[in-house]
Parts: sequence; structure tokens; C-alpha cells
Amino acid sequence: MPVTLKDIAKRAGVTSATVSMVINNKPNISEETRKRVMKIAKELNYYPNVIARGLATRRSNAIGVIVPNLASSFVVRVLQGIKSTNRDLDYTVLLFDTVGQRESESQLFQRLSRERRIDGVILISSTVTDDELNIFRDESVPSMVVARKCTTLDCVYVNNEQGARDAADYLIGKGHSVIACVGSAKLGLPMEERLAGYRASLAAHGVPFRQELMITVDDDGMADGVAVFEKIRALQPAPTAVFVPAGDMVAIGIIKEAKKQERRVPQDLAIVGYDDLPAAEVIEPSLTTVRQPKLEMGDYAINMIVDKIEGRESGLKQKELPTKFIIRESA
Amino acid sequence: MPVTLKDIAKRAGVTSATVSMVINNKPNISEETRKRVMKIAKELNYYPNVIARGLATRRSNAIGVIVPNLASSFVVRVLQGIKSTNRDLDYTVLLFDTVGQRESESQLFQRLSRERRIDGVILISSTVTDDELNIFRDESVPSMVVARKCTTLDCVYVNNEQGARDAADYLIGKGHSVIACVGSAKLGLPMEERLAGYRASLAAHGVPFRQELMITVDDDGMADGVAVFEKIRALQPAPTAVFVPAGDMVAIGIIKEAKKQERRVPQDLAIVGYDDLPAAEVIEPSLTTVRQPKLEMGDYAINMIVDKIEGRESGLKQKELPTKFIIRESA
DNA sequence: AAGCGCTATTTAACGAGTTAAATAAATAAT
DNA sequence: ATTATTTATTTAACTCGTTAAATAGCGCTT
Repeated sequence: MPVTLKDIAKRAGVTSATVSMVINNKPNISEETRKRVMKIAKELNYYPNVIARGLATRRSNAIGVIVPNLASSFVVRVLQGIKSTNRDLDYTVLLFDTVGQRESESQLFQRLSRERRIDGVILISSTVTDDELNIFRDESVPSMVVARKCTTLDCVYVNNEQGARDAADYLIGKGHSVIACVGSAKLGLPMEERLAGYRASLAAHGVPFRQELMITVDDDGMADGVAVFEKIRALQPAPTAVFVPAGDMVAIGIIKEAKKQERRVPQDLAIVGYDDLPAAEVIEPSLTTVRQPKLEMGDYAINMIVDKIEGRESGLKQKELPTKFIIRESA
Repeated sequence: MPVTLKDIAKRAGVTSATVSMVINNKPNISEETRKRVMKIAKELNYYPNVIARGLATRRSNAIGVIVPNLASSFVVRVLQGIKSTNRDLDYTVLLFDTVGQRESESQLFQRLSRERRIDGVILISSTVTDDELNIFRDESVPSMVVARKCTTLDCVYVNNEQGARDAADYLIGKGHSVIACVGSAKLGLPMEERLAGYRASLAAHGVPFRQELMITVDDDGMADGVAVFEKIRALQPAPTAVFVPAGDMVAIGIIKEAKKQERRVPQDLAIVGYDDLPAAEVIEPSLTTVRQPKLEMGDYAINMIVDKIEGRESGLKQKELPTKFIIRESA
């Protein structure tokens, strides 16, 4: 049986209320009592029962993190950012993934907030809909969306338009004018923004936009890239470069298949990815790509949500972070 | 204010005790009352407060997962295995990482069990010491170690000796007899087992063991591999193959540097890794390696711990899983 | 009508804390 | 010396469920 406030109170000859006040550093406690209680607490190796405390205070000191899928390097890196910052913040992270779940994000969230009385939620998702987000807002638990701009909820995201623009600008600067573009059907708003950035860059440089150069894959894995290479090869006019806002793994798939078919990268086909996942440095040629500040997004999210929980911040926070164009060998 | 048992009780004209019994499917409730209460509970969208319930039952329905570092693909994959199985088990996962923490694993665990009243703990760590593990055992909270064999606590691990043997057998079978071996200083017991397997294989085939072919890196990243290549190049006699029990990322680093220095892999230098991380398929040539069943380890761990918590299993469980030798291009 | 056995429901204590209000003791002000 | 104020501590209610024990209601015996 773990030590409770009562045990300490008994030994110290005071009430458990007094002990509680000492433990929580409340005022109006004599120095003498405080010392005595603290000493006993230490002796007995006391840890407050967070469950009981949570019941009384209606605070759980826990933050739910809802991720779509732990198989994604992007998600894991954001999570890493959250965790490494959270170290000093002392909230417990409850981890949930929604892959293959019958519940929607918002249902899960609702259940969490009622069942677990979580103090806040971070949702890592680029595809969540506005309707879903409204449910988050209505639950009156601080929540943040990572990876997607939205108007009704706090969020941290990157300037995808600019990120894509940087990529296209670079390729055009290298003399390319037939640039295929591989988007993903499962990335929602950020994908639209990237495609807009791609088009804006073309327009700014007077390069004609060609619908036939736009390819869409259903997912964002390496296999998708391998499969899509055939489509690229069949394109007329033949592209000399491919921008892959669908993400680095797709880009890597394309590189793999291109090499297998003896097309030199970047000489025959330049390739630019998106995300800057760890694998971008592994592939040969290493992948030129648009880096998303994943750790920073996680860092911002956890800091902001804790600030909200603790009342240091209020109002709608929309944080846009810049991407960074990383030049390597593939373009 | 979320709905409570009392709210339902009032509307149903019964006591909250009755409602509690209905919600928990206890016997001796009239069908009529049960129906009425359930209907109201549904109408009010009631979710039991797990915190309050936990206080009463001394069960939190939460499992702590302690990981050394989310930057490791190995760890993330095990975590993924835990999560995807846990879906049907309905325990909440509290995630903790110990990287850069002042607390040891066992201290963290002790705190968790007292503060959060977690029902069980999964520790993913190959390096935890026996002394540490004894503290786990003493806390009387079901706990499991993933990735390391141990005698005092439940665990799930792989047959590292056999895994390494498979690798060395394969290389010897390919005609190699000067096989360098790159170990890691931070992998503890499993590393010793792997090295033992390597030696056993040499011995079994009458290939002389040479201490000078043994290299140790401090960590397990790609950079370590790049750095270690110089050492390999300097070895006398010059190895024709390298076995890298330190892990795939180190092996990948070696491949990268080998290629840069225009040594062909596998013709000039065959390379075999350990783990089978996602990156093993990205590198060119793709990496021949010893696969650890990461998802399966996670799956076993969560299932076993839940079985222990719910009393379906007891006694010390030591689960050894087989590795699988994956032949790709690098050897 | 009294007694018995069931079932359905309520009562009340408990889990381990927090906190507003009450009280006691000590100190300061008049 | 008496009252007012301050400081330290306790009382008691509260968080939201669970659960053992008590009780009420009802049909059956005898």
C-alpha cells in the first residue's frame, strides 16, 4: 500500500489538509510544520496520487496526443519534438493513434476529455476536416492541430505554398521547364497549398502550366513512387524534373525505380521531395527536398498547449513556420 | 460540466449506485431499470470518469511505455506493435522517454506506479541492468522488458546468438573468411550475444577468430558508420566482408562511405546489418540484414502484460522470438 | 397472519486528495 | 486589559465513482 497524505499526517501530528497544503506550497503554514512534514514525506518516500488529486482538482496533468499513424516518420518526428520539450513541463503524454480505428478523431477526443479528463490535446493531422475541428473547439479543452492551418482552432503549420515555390523556383532556375508534379490524395489542405505554390512559381517565371504533368498517388509510401515512375516515363512532353509534394518516401520510390531503369538522377531526371525525412539522406543520390521543421512544430505545440492550460496564453494562435529548402544531390 | 452518474440517477429516479451497477453490467438489476438507465445514459452522452473510477477501484486502465529514445526506428516499430494490438485491449498508453532524463528507468517507473497508479509497464530497453530490473519486480506492478533477456522479470527478446550466427554463416558460405565485425558500446547484453554468435559461427566453420577485426562504435547512427569505415580500410588482413551487429544505421553509414571511396558493395566489401529497419530498403545496394520481429515483440508485450493485469497469466514469462535473415543486395 | 427467501434498490463508507469556511492561538492596536 | 487582526490549523464538504451491507418489496409456505 503506497503512502498517503493521511499516513504523513498521522506521523506529523497534523491533519491531512495541512499536509496537502505543505506539499502544494500553499501559504500560511508555519516554517516548523512545513519542515517536519517535508521531512516525513521524504522519509516515507511519498508521491502524491495524481488520480486522487485529479479528481479533486479536475485536472489530470495529462495531454492527449492523437496521431494518424506511427508508421509515418513525419509524425514520429513531431512526436519526438513534443516529448523532448515536454520533459520540463511535467505533463504525461497519452498516445493514441487513429489508424484503423472506428472512432473519428473528434469522437476519440470527446471520449478522452470526458473519460480521462485530459487537460489538452494535440492532434497531428493534415487531413482533419473543419467540421471535425469544430467539435474540438466545442469541447472546451485546449487543443492544437499540427500540420494544418485552420481558422477555428489553434494550430501550427508550415508555409506550404512558399515551400513548394522554393522547390519549383529552384528547378526552374536550373533550366527545367517541363516539371512533373506528384501529389498525394491523402494530404488534404497542405497538398492544395503545395500545388498552388508550384503553379505560382511556374506563373511567376512564365513557364506554362500543363495539367497532364500533374500526377496523384493514393498514399505516401515508397511503393507509390515506384509505381508512379511508369506514369512519369509515359508523359508527353517528357519531364526533365519531378517535384514530389507527396513527400520524400514517394520521391525515394521514384529515384529507386529511375535508377533501376537506368535514368540518371539528376542528369536525366531531377527530383525534389518534400518533408526531409531521415531517409532523404540515405538514398543515393541524396534527396533535395523541402524541409518541414518537425521538431519545432512539436515543440511549439506542446509549449502553446501548456501555456493555454495554465492560463498564460489565450486567444486563437495560428503559428506559421517557414520551410527550408535543402539542396542535396537529386536536383 | 460533463454528465455524471448522479445526473443520470436523478433523471431515472434511482440512486447513483444503481446506475453504476447498470453501467458495469452487474447482476440483480431489473430489466426495466436497466433499459431506462441505459437509455438516459445514451441520451446524455455519458462517459464514465475514468479518474474517479480509478480512484475507487485502484485500477487506472493505463499502461506506461518507457522508451529510451524516439529517434530510434527500432523503438518506434516496437511501439507501433504495441499500439496496433492495444487497439482491442482498451488500455491507455502513457508514453515516456528517458533520453536526457535525470531519472533512471526504475525511478521513473516507481514514480509512475505511485503517482499514476498505472496497471502495468512496458520497458523497451536492451541496456537496463539487473539491479534496475529488480526494482521493477519489487514494485508489484506487472512489467515487461522488450529487447533484452532477463531472469527476474517478464521479457520478450530475440535469439541474438542465432541471428548473428545466421549472418556469419551466410558470409562464410559465400566464401568470406576475413569478416570484420562492428559492435556497439550501447547495446548491452544483446550485443554480447550477437558477438558470441559471430564467434560461434566462425568456430563451427573452422574460420580463425581475429581480435583485430573487432571494431566497436559508441553509438548506433549513420555517422558512426561513416567514421568507422576508415578503421575497416586500415585493417590487416583486409576484410572482404563486414558484419554489423551494431545495427542497420551503422551498416548504412559504412555502405555510404564505401561507395564514396569507390569500393563496390558487395563485390569488394560485403556488408550485413542487424535489425532490418525501413532504411535497409532505401539504401543502394539494399541491405542484407538480420530482421528482428519488432512489431511481434510489441504485440507480445502488450498482450502479455494485459493478461497479467487481468489475471489470465501468471508466473515468469520469458519469450524468445526468432530472427529472420533477410538477403538483399549488400551481401 | 407470521415467517421465509428472493430480488431489486438504497445506504453509507471508501478511495486520496483539495479547498472554502470555521476556529483557535498568537500578535497588534486602542 | 480588551478588542481587532493576523496566522496557523482543523473541520467538513466536495470530486465521481465502487461496493459491502442493510433494507424494502413481493410472492410463497405453513
